[in-house]
Amino acid sequence: MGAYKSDLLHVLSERGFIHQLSEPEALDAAAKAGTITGYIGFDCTAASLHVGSLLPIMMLHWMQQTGHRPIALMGGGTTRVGDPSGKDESRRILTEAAINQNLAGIRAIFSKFLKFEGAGGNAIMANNADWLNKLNYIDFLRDVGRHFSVNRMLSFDSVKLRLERQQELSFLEFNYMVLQAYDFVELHKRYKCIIQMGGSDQWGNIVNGIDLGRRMLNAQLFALTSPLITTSSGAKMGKTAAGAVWLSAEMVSPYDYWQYWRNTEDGDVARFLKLFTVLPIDEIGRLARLKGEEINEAKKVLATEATALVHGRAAAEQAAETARRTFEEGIIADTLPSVEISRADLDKGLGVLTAFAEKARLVTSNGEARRQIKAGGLKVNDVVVADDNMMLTLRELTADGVIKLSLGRKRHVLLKPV
RNA sequence: GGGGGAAUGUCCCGAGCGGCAAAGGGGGCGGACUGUAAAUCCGCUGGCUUAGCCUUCGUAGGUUCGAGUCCUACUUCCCCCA
Repeated sequence: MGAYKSDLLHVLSERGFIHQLSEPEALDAAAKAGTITGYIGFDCTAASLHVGSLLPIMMLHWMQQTGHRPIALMGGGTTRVGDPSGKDESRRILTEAAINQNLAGIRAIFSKFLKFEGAGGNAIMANNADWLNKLNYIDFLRDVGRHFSVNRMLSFDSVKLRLERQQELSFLEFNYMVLQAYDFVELHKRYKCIIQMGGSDQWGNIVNGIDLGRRMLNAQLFALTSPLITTSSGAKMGKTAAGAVWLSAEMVSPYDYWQYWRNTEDGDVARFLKLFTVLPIDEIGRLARLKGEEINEAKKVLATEATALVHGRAAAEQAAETARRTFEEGIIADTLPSVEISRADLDKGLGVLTAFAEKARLVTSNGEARRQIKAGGLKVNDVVVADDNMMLTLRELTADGVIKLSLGRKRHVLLKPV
């Protein structure tokens, strides 16, 4: 490790992106010699991407930063099939309309990390529906299918695990790896793409593509996988109680996104700074040496830098400032997430249960609100709510004309009368 | 095709002699302690207009004062035989 001559592998390696790599020397030499093209495939099963997809996005980002050409491949075609890797059960098949809608949302995210053609960069966004949807079954079997050995396909983990557990694996899903392999070949033909990256669970799929490329085109292709990122306590990234941490501001506010990173466990800070920010390595080294209480400074940097990448520098700094005022000075920052309510409701008196459950959505039901009150977890303007029947009225408005509702010590929402 | 088993709280795993809003975990949320961390300890973890009411144990019927539990049919999955 560390002996790579190309910027690309040097950077990816020192920042912790590399798990497995096929033929490192040959790839290193190619990346050193000139501009290479690489891709990563993304599902379009949801309307946005969440933190779990951040790692591959960052790999494409670094690829471009080190002078190469990244391709973000949208799985418009393969999403209609569903990858069986790591799944116990067949996935729900999405309609084509739903997939296209999801695609639009995902495009917007990518433009924050990559400079595309036409926007001053060389990055490409491709969609495998462009070629997969047009395939002719017989031609495909004869040109591509003949290169695949079923004996070998059965030996891949994604297939083997299903068979061993006697779980259904449909023929449709069985074909997923063939299609993904074909994608790689198609991207090589179209864009001279020679490297496919992905999570460590994608190794088998990628290697299939390499084999197919050799057989069909006599091309030398490469695989690079990233480690599966879990937190120090073993949880998968990107899921919180409230649901996935999405990368779009409509689904998760920049403030909440900042908070997600701010609450990183101590043991993850250095690793996350390398993976999820673009700070220089020596700066990260300095932050990583902070110990005890001081590590909070590193967490703030992590939060702000990671948020800036997705939501922009201004939004990130505002989130940091909101957090500073809320947590360190205990002031009510008017930039906290807020919900508008009607002044007339407040005039009549608004029940606390309704305020927390229906308006602020800090809890999911009146019942949960009651339980939290019993446990001392709800606060109005920083005063613990003791009574289920408490009414919020105009008198609860602070000097700033808002009412601050809190769940626990960390989650706050402002009610703004209109 | 024949025989045997299984499906439980809408996050998951799982106990449940006819009186059950249903044991126990994990996860999650809240509280205490801290550094907006981890670990630890405590509480909570179906809904509502909460002395009560309503809805939940694969689906649909039936027996019973009363069914997650018994009976019948169906669906899905697993095991054994062919």
